[in-house]
Parts: sequence; structure tokens; C-alpha cells
Amino acid sequence: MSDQSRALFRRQGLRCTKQREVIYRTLMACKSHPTAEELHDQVRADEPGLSLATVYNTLEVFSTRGLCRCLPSVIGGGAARYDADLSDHVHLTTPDGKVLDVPDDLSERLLDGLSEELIAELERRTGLRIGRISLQLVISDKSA
Amino acid sequence: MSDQSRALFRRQGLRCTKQREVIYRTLMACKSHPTAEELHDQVRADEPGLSLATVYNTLEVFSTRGLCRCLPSVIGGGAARYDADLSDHVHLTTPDGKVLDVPDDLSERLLDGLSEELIAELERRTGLRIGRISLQLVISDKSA
DNA sequence: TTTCCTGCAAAAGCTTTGCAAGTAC
DNA sequence: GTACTTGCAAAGCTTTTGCAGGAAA
Repeated sequence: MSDQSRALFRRQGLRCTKQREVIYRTLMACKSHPTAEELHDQVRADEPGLSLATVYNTLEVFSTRGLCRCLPSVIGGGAARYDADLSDHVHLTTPDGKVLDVPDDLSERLLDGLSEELIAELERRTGLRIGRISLQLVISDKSA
Repeated sequence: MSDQSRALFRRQGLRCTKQREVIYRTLMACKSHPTAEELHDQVRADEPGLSLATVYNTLEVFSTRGLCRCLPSVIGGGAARYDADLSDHVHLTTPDGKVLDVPDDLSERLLDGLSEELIAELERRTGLRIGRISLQLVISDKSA
């Protein structure tokens, strides 16, 4: 296992197992945003015995510890998708439920448009604390 | 059945059944964003025989025809939630998966911050057409 | 050695579907 | 009368869980 992964898991109080390492490494390398099952398929190239339940459990642990993120399914239904890129960025959702990243420069400019003052005003008025902003652009069915 | 619902269904090429009418009326009256099951519970006060499968089927039909919207589950898992308010507005998601509306004035001001020029630039660069913008503010776990 | 993790299988939760009976048109 | 809709039950898909064996610390 890489020293980097080992240190990361340690920092979160997680034991370093080869299952976790290969799941983390595979998710990091994914440009797509795989479902648990897609990730399982890829991971088994390296670790044939690794079970789907372990993928689910591990993704749950990772999400809780902030090592990855479970993405919203804007179009309802279907399997959850996961992303190891924790930076603030905007997602594009296709009509069939796949998820793409908006290019970084546009992503940043879009998010800049969301005034922090407005968020603060909302927090003041509702008494709630906003932890995360999720912005998704849904591709039209009748796309070009 | 109200003439209004009747006209609405007709316009969409849908037959006017009492099941559809009561489901539509109930969803319209909901300030919360109910799951299919919650809606089923409410609807059965008026129509005891109405089945959960019909609620699911009807919500699917309504979503397709643009009579309601299936909301994204930003926090993964759980049942889908539905909203008959089709206006552009921002949602607040609680840590346990419930969904609230951001007050209209704030909602509008937040969405105004998202430059249409940036969206247009994105469409130009990707060749895709954005059909809808989904903005959700996720309430922090450690909320006040 | 102790505690946590994994794999399996079973269960649970949500949603869809096949089909026969019923209803809108 | 025809085509669409409903209700039921069963199936399907995704995710979680109980538990025994195994691995990390």
C-alpha cells in the first residue's frame, strides 16, 4: 500500500487494509463518477475476491470521513454515484443519470456567483447552518 | 374533479381519473416534499383503495409531462421526493434527507447570481444543452 | 490479544412490472 | 368498443445487516 494512502487512513482512525487501498486508488483514478457496482467491477481486476458489500461499506466509511462524496441523483432512482474529487465543483447530469464535471474554470466562476452574503442571510433567517452547496446542471433531454 | 385539473390532464393527453386528481391535488397542497409513501398515506384519507403502485406510476407520468418534479437526493439513498412547485427555486436539504424550500426572495436572488453567459459558454464548449439548474443547500450535520 | 474489517448470504427498502379487471373516451 | 388505467402481487434493483472468520494494531 502507498505511504500516502496509509497516512490518509491513519489520520482518519481507519485501519489500512488492501481492500480500502484498492477501492480508494480506483475511485481516485476514475474520471467518471462510478456507482458502487461499477467500482466493484473495476476493483476486482486487482482484487478478485473483494465483495460488493465491502465496496458499499467502504464507500460509506469514506463518505463519513470525508475521503469521498456521494453525489445527488438529480433525476431520481438508480444507484448512487461517488466522487473522490472533494473540491467545490459543479456537476453536469445527463438524461440517463450519468454525471460529468463542469470544466474547472467555469465551475469556479459559476460558484463565485453565489453570494456568501445571501447564504449568511439565509442562515440568519432560518437558524440553520449551510454545510455544502450542491449545484447541478441537468442536460436537456432534447440535447443537440 | 375540478375543471382546472381536468383541463390540465387533457392538455397533456392524460385521462382524467379520480386517482390522478386526488394525487395531484394532494401533492399541490403539500408544503413538504413528500415521498411516494408519504403521499400515499395522505391520499388514502380521500381514496382508501388507492394503491402505492398507482402513486408511483402516477408520479412518473406527472414528472414526464411536467406536472411535478422528482427532487434529487443530495445525501444519497432513501426514497425519492416530489414537488408540484415547478418554479425555479432553491432547496434546503436536512441531514436526514428532508427537503425544505428556501424563501422565494432569497431563492430568486441566489439564482440570479448564476450568470446566463456562463451557462451559454458551457453549452458552447461542451455542445450540450442545459435544461435545468438544480441548486441545493445542504444543512450541516452540526447545525445550530 | 483486542478490536476492527471482510465476505457471504439474507434481509430490507424502494420502485417497477405483468396481468386481469375496471374505467374514460 | 377500444385504449388506457388501476390494483394486486410478484419481481427487480440497490443498499444494509448479522455473523463467523480473518487481519491490523
